[in-house]
Amino acid sequence: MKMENKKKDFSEWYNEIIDISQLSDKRYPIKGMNVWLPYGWKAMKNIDSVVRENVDLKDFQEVSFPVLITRDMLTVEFEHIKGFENELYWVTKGGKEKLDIEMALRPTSEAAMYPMFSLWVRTHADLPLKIYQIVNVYRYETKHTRSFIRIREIHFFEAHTAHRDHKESEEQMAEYMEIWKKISSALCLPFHVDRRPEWDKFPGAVYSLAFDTALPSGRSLQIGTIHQYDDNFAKNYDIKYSDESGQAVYAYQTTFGLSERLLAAIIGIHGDDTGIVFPPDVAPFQVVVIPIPSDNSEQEGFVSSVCTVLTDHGFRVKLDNRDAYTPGYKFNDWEMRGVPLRIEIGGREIGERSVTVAKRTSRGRQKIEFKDLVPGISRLLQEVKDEITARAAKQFMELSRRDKSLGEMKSYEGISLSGWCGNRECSDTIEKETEKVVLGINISNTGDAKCIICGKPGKIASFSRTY
RNA sequence: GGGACCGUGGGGUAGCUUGGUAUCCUACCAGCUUGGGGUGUUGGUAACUUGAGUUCAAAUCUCAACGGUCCCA
Repeated sequence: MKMENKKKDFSEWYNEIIDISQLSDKRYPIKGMNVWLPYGWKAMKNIDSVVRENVDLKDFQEVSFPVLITRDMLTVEFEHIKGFENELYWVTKGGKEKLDIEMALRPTSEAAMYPMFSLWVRTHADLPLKIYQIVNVYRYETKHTRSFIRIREIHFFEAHTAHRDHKESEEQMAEYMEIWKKISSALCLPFHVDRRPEWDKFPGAVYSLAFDTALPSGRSLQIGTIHQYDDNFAKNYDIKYSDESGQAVYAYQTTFGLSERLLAAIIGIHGDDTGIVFPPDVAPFQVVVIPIPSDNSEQEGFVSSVCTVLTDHGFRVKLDNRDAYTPGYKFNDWEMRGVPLRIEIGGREIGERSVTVAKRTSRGRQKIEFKDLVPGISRLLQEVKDEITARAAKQFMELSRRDKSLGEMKSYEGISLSGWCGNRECSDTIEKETEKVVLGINISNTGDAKCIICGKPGKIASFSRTY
């Protein structure tokens, strides 16, 4: 299967690569709910591991809350609830009995967690409270769905914190940025930080910062968000603690959210005309070993010792000893599925006690002596990581530029960085003229700039078509 | 929220206008062959989204539901 013209028809390329590389099966008969196949699930679990490692290092504790939220928990008169009411799935019956108290599938877990926070937080010594969970959340999407990008059952990472005051919750926001830099660097993903406009921030938040990247189509993809709640939720869910002087004070809160959009970004950004390219840190298999058939009786033993040495040193290794396929077929198959390194072992290698290695990122092969196997493979994985990071950064540069007029914005398929005063009328005009929506003030490109519509003083903001 | 197009073996498709035996590629199964960049070959399994309507007869025409793709707000 040829992966031609990735950029030209990104949408088609994206759907096809997910199908043939067996990441996900979208034939499940419910719109927006797909089956995670073994290969895709391995990738997602590896992404989750990267996320876990990085939040665990900052003393977050993993928890798991129930999926159902009662109507009572949701009838709090609060903008947060209104923000989600149109996309809730409801459980209204138990067996044949109609339920007295209907329950919703969580669209996010504030309404599930914060009544418990109210019980858990008693005194200042209980703070900060830092927890997270990786669970499925449900949103009844009416727009057309797209694998890993817009779905109805979302694989969701959500961190929730509670602090003493605004200063501490701001420090938490800074810590999120630190964590996110580590995660995005492991995934080799470039991004802008955009401060969402008032009307597009997370319902209930004081402000929302989003991590926006760009897919080859030129449309932006939000791949992570952090939110400052201050005491908005605490007031509605009664989360109070006694401070040092015995006063009851509302807690200040923040959240951090990620999803399988991270996988979507990896596929879209690192992929090429040959297929997927997985960052070594999250690749389901980092190395695939392909034996080249030979009559040498020592082959099986040598292949197996190569695999054992690598596996024992923590590499994720796949031995492809399928008999029915030729080596050439396997080369193409694993390149399409994005394995960073391929090892070939045939008669020549057995004689030399070496292996032939090919990187997914370049043509050509090199030899590694068996005794140098572990440092050699480590080095090459690092090279692949560096190369896709650089390539992604370069692409991202090409997919965002400084635009100083509507005409420039209109003619450019990518993220326009343009002056904006912050008023909705001006961004609405831009949207009408260019089909690009405002993602928010661009925190990654600070600086003053006059609004390209009204000419008033403003900041550089990001505008793009979005997923 | 509004609109357009589409639904045929596991995947991709021809057939539909003009109603009558469903085409090809790929994948899959069995064998032989082959193997350092998608081997070749022989045989085989396998499909008209669902429901209602029109008709002697529906993949084909009509309506609806469900699903998919795209465009516009």
